[in-house]
Amino acid sequence: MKRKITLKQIARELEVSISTVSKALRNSAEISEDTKQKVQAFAKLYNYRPNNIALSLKNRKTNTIGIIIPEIVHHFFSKVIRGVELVANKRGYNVIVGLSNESFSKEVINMEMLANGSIDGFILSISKETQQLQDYHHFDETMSQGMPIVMFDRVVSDINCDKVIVDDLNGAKNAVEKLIKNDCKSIALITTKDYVSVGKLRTQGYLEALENHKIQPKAELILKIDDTLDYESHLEALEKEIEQLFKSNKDIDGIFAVNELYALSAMKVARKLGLDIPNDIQVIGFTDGVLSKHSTPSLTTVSQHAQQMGERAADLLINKLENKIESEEEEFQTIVIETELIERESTK
Amino acid sequence: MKRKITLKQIARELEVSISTVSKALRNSAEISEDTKQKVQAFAKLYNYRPNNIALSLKNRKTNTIGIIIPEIVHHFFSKVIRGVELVANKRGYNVIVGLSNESFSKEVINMEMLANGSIDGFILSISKETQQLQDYHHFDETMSQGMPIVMFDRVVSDINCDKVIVDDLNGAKNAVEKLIKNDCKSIALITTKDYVSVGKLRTQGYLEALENHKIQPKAELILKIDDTLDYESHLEALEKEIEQLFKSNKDIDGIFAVNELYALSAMKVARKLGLDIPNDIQVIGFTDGVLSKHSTPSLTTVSQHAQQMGERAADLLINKLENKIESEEEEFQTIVIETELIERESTK
DNA sequence: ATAAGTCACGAAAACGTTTTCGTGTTAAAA
DNA sequence: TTTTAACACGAAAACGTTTTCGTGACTTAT
Repeated sequence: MKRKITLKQIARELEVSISTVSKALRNSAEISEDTKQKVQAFAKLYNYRPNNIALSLKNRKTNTIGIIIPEIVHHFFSKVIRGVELVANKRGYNVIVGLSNESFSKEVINMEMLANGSIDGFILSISKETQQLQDYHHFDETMSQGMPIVMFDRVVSDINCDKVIVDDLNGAKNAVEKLIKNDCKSIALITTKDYVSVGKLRTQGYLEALENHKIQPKAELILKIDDTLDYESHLEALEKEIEQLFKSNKDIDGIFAVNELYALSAMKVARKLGLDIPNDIQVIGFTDGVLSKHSTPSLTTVSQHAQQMGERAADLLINKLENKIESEEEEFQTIVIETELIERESTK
Repeated sequence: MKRKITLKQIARELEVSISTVSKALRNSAEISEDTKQKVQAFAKLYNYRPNNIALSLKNRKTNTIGIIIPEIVHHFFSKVIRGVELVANKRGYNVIVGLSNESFSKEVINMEMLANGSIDGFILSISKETQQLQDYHHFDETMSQGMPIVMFDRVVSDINCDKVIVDDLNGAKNAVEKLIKNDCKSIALITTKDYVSVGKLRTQGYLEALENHKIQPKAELILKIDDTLDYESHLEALEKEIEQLFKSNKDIDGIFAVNELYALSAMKVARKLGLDIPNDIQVIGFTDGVLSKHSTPSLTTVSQHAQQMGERAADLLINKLENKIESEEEEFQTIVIETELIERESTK
């Protein structure tokens, strides 16, 4: 088990100095052709590769970006990671992943671990708990130490940094307008409590769409789910709530849900109540998941272009990292990714 | 924008040596109480944290593990990552992710990038292309440089390293035996071409189950899909093949599919042909995905315990990393994760 | 009063690079 | 022949730590 070979070992073996080896390998004009050839041949033979850690220390640059997300077992987030990885790799960066698991303290700890030299910058989406607590000191501290942050999807407007967001409002609005165009007269909304920024915006989109068409929103058609608990574990509770919604409002003929699972649950309950989709009720969800595509009936959804979000976020971050030159008055961008309505079987 | 503070800066500020600062912070007995207090207070005030990169270089240990997977937008793999992350974090390690995208060259490049000092060891599942080419030189090279590898799920028996695998054979066998017990007389298998190691094992499990029950396997009931292309993109082709299978074998009353999508497609086609699930045909899949749970009817599957695989793999790797002491004759373990049959609506 | 021992700290090396600057040798120019 | 320039290389610093070893100033025992 031979360790990786270093400049020092090559130097010793060839009886030259470390500097000479280093220069020879980088094809410096200072070194004679003879020596270069000898060194390069030897290095190739022993498969020399510069040690990344040493380079990072010397250059004070790791060429690694950290991504902190609330959950990885989630189509949206894994697609974002794929996007980040894609452009990061293309531009010579590695990606290190931290999971907050929707917990504030884990988010903080993870960031502190990575901020101490391991990475050059962050791409992150904040946890639900952080959104609730509204404690953003860790972001401020990180940035004040000169480490750039790019937030995506779940962003916080109080923090000044680059952002990549989905056009949640218009996405929702278009979806609801589609339902209206499809002749739905009584459209229900299944959303989250307001502290989830995206839930709030999508709710707003729903309201604006109704307003644009002179439809009076009714409070009883809006179901706000407490999603502090994780979805999967209390599916039955969710379905109960939705069933209640249907039973109290027999005239519902359209549903807009702010995520995939709410939409699917709505379809399941509707079916159970003997309602036909899309003839009795039309349903639209908001997501990038697989469930929509493969459910029966397949679900019309607002696509968020998750991978593209990741790509844009990575480009934004790397650009910032590599343009540290000027930056008198730092200026931050917010990129808005347009959504796309993917029509499937759950709408007419 | 103040840079992160270093030992050197603290030393200068307090007019002591760097060594003194370092020792004071680590509570060395060599340093007087007075000095310790002064230093620690100052460090706390300026939020001093040791630089990870410098530590890595000094200790020749990064406390980071690299994970290389073929695809991240995939429930199985993302669950594995979650498992790895979980124990890695608990044991003080970070996780850096590389995606091979099922490509041999990307796998090689990614490994080379990380092997040059960025990480202490690998956890990986090899790409389909690598499985086909059977070129494993990059694994050999990595290991010969003293960097341990733990393979999971898609492993290669030629390589001597720690492994975490699913008991594919018995998982498949149990599933098929379940179908037999449920009175299926003509059970079809939808699997992959043989070079995919797990596909091969699951096929073998199918055959053994039949044999155990004195059922003669019929070649025409075995459908081998070429999955070099990515699933999602050629769904129709897949469904065509399955439809052909049904039409040529009208007596099929049970289906075992080696993954989720094959199973779902089978259900879809069956429904299209007017067959009822589970009354006319019972279906079992092999996976850890979400689709099974939320499909209609929900799908009975063989669960692989993906997260547990990740956890075990991480423990295996970290144990090896931290026990570098002895290891005269290196010995490698293979951990077999037992599967579990999760019964849902697609079987009686 | 001297030897021995304790205490509190600093110098320096090491991890593996890159780069700046100096220096000895040789060849060309004056 | 002397000065200058080009050439080819090496020494050393720097990135930020930790740790070994040395050392001067006291204190204690003889």
